[in-house]
Amino acid sequence: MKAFHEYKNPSLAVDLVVFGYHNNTLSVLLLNRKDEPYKDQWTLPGGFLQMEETLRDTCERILYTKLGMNKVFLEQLYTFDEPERDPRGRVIAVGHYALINPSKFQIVAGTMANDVKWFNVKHLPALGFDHKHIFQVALQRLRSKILYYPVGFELLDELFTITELHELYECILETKLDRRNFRRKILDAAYIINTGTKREGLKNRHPELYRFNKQLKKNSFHINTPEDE
Amino acid sequence: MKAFHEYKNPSLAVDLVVFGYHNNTLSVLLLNRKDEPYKDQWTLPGGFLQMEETLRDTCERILYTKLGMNKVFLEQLYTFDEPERDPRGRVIAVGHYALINPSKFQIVAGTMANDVKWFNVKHLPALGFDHKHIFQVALQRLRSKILYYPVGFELLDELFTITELHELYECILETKLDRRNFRRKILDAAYIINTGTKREGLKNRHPELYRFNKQLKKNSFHINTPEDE
DNA sequence: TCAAAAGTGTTAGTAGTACACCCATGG
DNA sequence: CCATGGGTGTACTACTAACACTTTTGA
Repeated sequence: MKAFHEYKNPSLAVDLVVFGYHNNTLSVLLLNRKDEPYKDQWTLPGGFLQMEETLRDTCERILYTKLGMNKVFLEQLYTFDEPERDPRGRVIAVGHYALINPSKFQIVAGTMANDVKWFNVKHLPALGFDHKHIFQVALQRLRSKILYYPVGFELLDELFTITELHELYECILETKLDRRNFRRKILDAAYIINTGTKREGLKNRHPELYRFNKQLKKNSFHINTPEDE
Repeated sequence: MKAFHEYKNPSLAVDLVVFGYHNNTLSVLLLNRKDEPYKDQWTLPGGFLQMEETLRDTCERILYTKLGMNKVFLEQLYTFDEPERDPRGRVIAVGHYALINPSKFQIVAGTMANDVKWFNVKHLPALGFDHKHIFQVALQRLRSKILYYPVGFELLDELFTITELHELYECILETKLDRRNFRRKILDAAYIINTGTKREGLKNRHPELYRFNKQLKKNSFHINTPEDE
């Protein structure tokens, strides 16, 4: 056996799938790279771990310095280790996904990228590295997670209507959900709390505003999709 | 920004939670360490990634050389990155879990460990590093996975009775499941195939032997536990 | 013939699905 | 008063949960 310090180590990076929801569209944030490899191509934001950081620290640093975001929902996804995934050498990437409310942040390209843009998840450009794959794993995770865990609030404003929540679910799951059954299930689960206020200034009936119930017990609900059958 | 090669990298290791099922007991394989750190203490098997290996390769190498096992069910779990998790320095561990049938392998201590032993998951000794935590994540994953994915076959012989499968579920989930409802659900899902043969030589009625249906469509079943309520 | 485990159906309750009408608002 | 989306209830269906007797075998 080799001594501890004799092992060569791959580089360790994080890659981030940052989801945002806006105008009834689920989007993902991509960077246009300024440098090789994959210069001028779109990729997920990412970066190398520094020795004193946790993986979460690295993600938060990237979110903050490259994108100007902080205090967002962030979860580890999977570790991607294909030996050829990065042409510069052996890089192992711990994929994460974040859920953010785009209206809260002004995204900035920083010095690292030509451009930073939101892309509709249904119409992504070609991605560098294995980022298409990482994105697909993230989208799948988000879809399964939203069925049993109240994760949608991260994507909405603090106050929202049931219709807005309903549209978010339909958008993420790419399926129709019965409006009345959705409402009943969400309310029965005590998943959201009626604030007693209404959204004003719309041309139709003013819908009631709700907020997330942070005291929610885990596992108290499950949304079914038509594909469950 | 630093050039690519200037980043210092943590060491990268895998840790393995190897589950086995025998005598109506779910067990986990532990090594008694011969060297510091945690000399003479029990830990999960693990090892460092070598540059030409994938993480799965590393796991398979460890399973084969330390434990004499090959071709086992293996799945990535989570990446553990607490800066202080290893007293030798910064080591990031990609946790995996494996499901094996202990009757298929003769475990060997190899030269690395004082001892290798199966421990009932209900009565584990103190573990070195953060291995207790890794173990708990693995057990939880196994418990949720078995509810919707036919993973139990990895732990049983190729031919098994419904009662044996039922006992396996009760053991893993630590709950009672109605025998008749369990049988119906498993059979309705076409989860297993009756071989037409029976287990002979028992003192009571000879139960029918089944085998796993490898053509099983995903998502065709879901086991409920009492705690779902 | 007894003890022990295997095999089998039915009923009641719960949860899910499908579906239509009235209400509030702004123009 | 009209068009638009918000709010509400009920009947049907499907699944789940609870439960007991008969069969096979070895001793």
